[in-house]
Parts: sequence; structure tokens; C-alpha cells
Amino acid sequence: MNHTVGVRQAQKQQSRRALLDAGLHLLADQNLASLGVREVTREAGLSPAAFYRHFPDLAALGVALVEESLASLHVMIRSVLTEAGGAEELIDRAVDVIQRHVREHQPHVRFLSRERHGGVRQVREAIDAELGRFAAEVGSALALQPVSKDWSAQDLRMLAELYVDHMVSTASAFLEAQESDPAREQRIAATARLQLRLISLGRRHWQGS
Amino acid sequence: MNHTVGVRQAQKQQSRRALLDAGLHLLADQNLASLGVREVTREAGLSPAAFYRHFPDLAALGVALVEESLASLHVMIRSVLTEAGGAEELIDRAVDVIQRHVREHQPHVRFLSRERHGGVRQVREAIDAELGRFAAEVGSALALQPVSKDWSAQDLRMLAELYVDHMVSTASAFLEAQESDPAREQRIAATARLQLRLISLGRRHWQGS
DNA sequence: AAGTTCGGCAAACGACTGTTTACTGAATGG
DNA sequence: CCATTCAGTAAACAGTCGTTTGCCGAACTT
Repeated sequence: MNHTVGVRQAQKQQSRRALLDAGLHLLADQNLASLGVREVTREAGLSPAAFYRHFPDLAALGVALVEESLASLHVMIRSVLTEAGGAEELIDRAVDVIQRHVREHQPHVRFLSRERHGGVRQVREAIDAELGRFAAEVGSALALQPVSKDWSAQDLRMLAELYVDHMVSTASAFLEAQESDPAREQRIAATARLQLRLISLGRRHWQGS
Repeated sequence: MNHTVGVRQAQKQQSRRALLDAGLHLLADQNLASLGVREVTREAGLSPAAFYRHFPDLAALGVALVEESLASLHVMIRSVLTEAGGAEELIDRAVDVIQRHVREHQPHVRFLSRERHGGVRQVREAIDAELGRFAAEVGSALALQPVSKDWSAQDLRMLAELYVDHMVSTASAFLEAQESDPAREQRIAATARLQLRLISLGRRHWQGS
């Protein structure tokens, strides 16, 4: 549906990609709110005016980056949820997947972490809405597990939010460790596994609210 | 010790305060990285050059704001930790204190939440270092509770970090709810209490790692 | 083959930026 | 009372900024 195979379209997509990549690269040590149109186009190798052929705003570029970043996150979450196995193996798999995802999509993850509470309302809201959808998805997956037999919808939702928040915290921690001590990464992974084990223990003894 | 009662000093402190307040006010819907010296001095009612009588950088002003913000946070945490009582009442008290703190120190809390992963390295590191100290403090307090009799130091530390991360997430959620639906605040508080209850349940059945 | 679409460019607009300079005048201290 | 300190000022510096304009030329349509 989105093929648009013309040469024209292909070249336009290429420029758009260059702008997104330039933005993502510059946002490694900068905020979206402090980014400049000229800055982005300079990095992308285009003229300033060219930017407006693709986005009306820098906020629009930010929203586009949110969609990109969350698409890959979505794939990651599904890959954890659909795996079956005992609680222990599931925890190990989940932490591994998070760790690898942060490594392989560092710029996107950093962008999300930085702009989640950043100064651009549109972007903030886009991220939060999508994280809410993630929580709903996690909640549905949890409902299918036998451990959640007698759980109310509200309790399932709060558990899902706890998991999502924990995932976000862990990903942020991995991000900071990434560019400093590589040994710290293992400590973070170990801590995250322990925390998930503790939560899992609480789940098994939960008796409703 | 820090009295410096001269008229001169008092007037200087007043200007410094004006700069800090102006910055805090502007950072309500902006990032520190996108803040300008002229912007701050304009809001504070001073000339641009006056800024440099107080701070070398905007980053320095940011660090000063971090110290302010964390001082009040420190008081809050202690007030939760020193209270005694059953697990249930302790949870209720903790969530109440967080909620009130966010309401009463909204600008400071928003600043912390926004700059924790923001674009200014100095500020990021200042916040993270202090949050680490909070976790250590929480860990020490947890060690004194009878529930933690057989817990290893590592397990206590991971529990403390879980609590601190949860507090940060909850505070951020309160912050967003603040300026939208006031009823949402109660939902967030209820969810936070349930999550703490779940963690508390996991604690009671923990058998070491 | 001729006409149209449209992505990209150079140039120009006024506005705003961080920082330094030399200076003013009130608080300070002998 | 006189000399000194020093927070604050106005002015100027050389830049960068976002955005609009008119134009070009290659890709598309017919």
C-alpha cells in the first residue's frame, strides 16, 4: 500500500530519511526543544528550505521519530509476551530482550527516554499514549496466564503498568550504563531479574484487592 | 554559617533567587537545553550581563536547581521512612506524602522529571547521583525492619531501587495528572497503593537469591 | 514531444542569541 | 569622610536562527 515506486517518491523518501537520521543523531546529546531546523538540514546535507517540503515543524519530525521508535518497541514486547515457559526462563528472556533492544536501537531508545517528559507537548503525548497501549497489551497477555485466574480487570491493569514502568526504568538504566562501564550492564540486568522475581512472587500470593 | 547578613549580600541573594525562580518558571514548558540567558534575565527583571555575576553557565543554574529540588525531596523521604506502623498504613502514608509533595513542589518536581534524562550532562549526573544516595538511604531503613531479617545486602539494595524507581514513576504520573483530570489523581494513587501492596507481598515470601 | 508537477536551492528578511566591555552608584570598611 | 568593592547597566560584537521568496531542472503525465 505504501510502495509508491516512482523515482520521484523514492528520492523524496531518501531525503526524509536523511532528515530523520540527522535529527536522531543530533538528539543523542540534545533535546528536541533545543534542536534547530538549520542544524538538522546542515547535518542531513540539505538546504534549510528543503526541511519544509517534509515537515511543517520540528515537532512533526519528533512525532515521526516517536512512531518509528515505538514500532520497534512493539515488536520487542510481542516477542517477550508470546514466548511460553516457566516464570524463571520468562524473566531471563525478557531482560535479555530489553538489553539487546537498547543496544541495537540506542538512538531511538534514548530519544524516547529523553522526550517522554521533555518540553514538546505533542511528542510527550504521543509517547504516553503508546505506552498506555503497551500496558493494555501486556494486561491482555497476563490475563491468559493461569496464575491470573482470579484476578480482577483492575488488578491486571495495575500489574501490567508495574511491568511497563519497570521495563522503562530498566531500559533507561541500560542506556546510561551503555556509554560508561560495560560491567555495570550486568549488574543492572541482575538487579532487574531479581526485581521481576520479587514481583512474580507477589503475584503468586495475591488475593485480590 | 551561611548567614552573611550584610545588605550587599542580601540584595545579591535576592537577585540570585529571582534568577532561579525565573528559570524554574520558564522550565515549566521548556527544556534546560533550550533555555536562554537573555530569556531568564528578562523574566527576572535583570540585565543579561547580570546573570554572569551569579552563574558562569546555564548548566550551573540547572545544578543549583537540582540541589534545591532534592533538598525538599530528601525531607519527604525521611518523613516516610521514619514513620512506624503496619505495612498497610505505611503504604497509604507513603502515597499520600508523594502526592502532596508533587502538588506543593510542582515546579521543582517537574524540573527533576524533565532533566533526569535531559540534554545537559552535568544536571543529569547530579540528579542520578542523588537518587542513588536516596536508594542507599532507603536500603538502610529497610534493613531495620523485621521483615528483612534474612535479606542479603544485594537483595536489600535491589528492593530499595525498586521502591525508588516506583516512587519516581508515581511522581511523574501525578505530575501529568495534575494539569488535566483531577479525578485521574485518585486512580493513580489507588494503582500505586496496589503495586506497593504487591511488592510488599513479594517481600514477605522472599527466600533470598 | 510538449506540458505539468514538485523537491531542492540560494538569497534575503528581521529578530534574537551569548558574551564582553566600560561604566555607574550604592554598600562597605578604615 | 574617603577609598574601595562590586552587583547591575547599556551598548556593541559577530553570529545563528526560522521562514519566505522566486527560481531551476529532473521526473512525471498525457
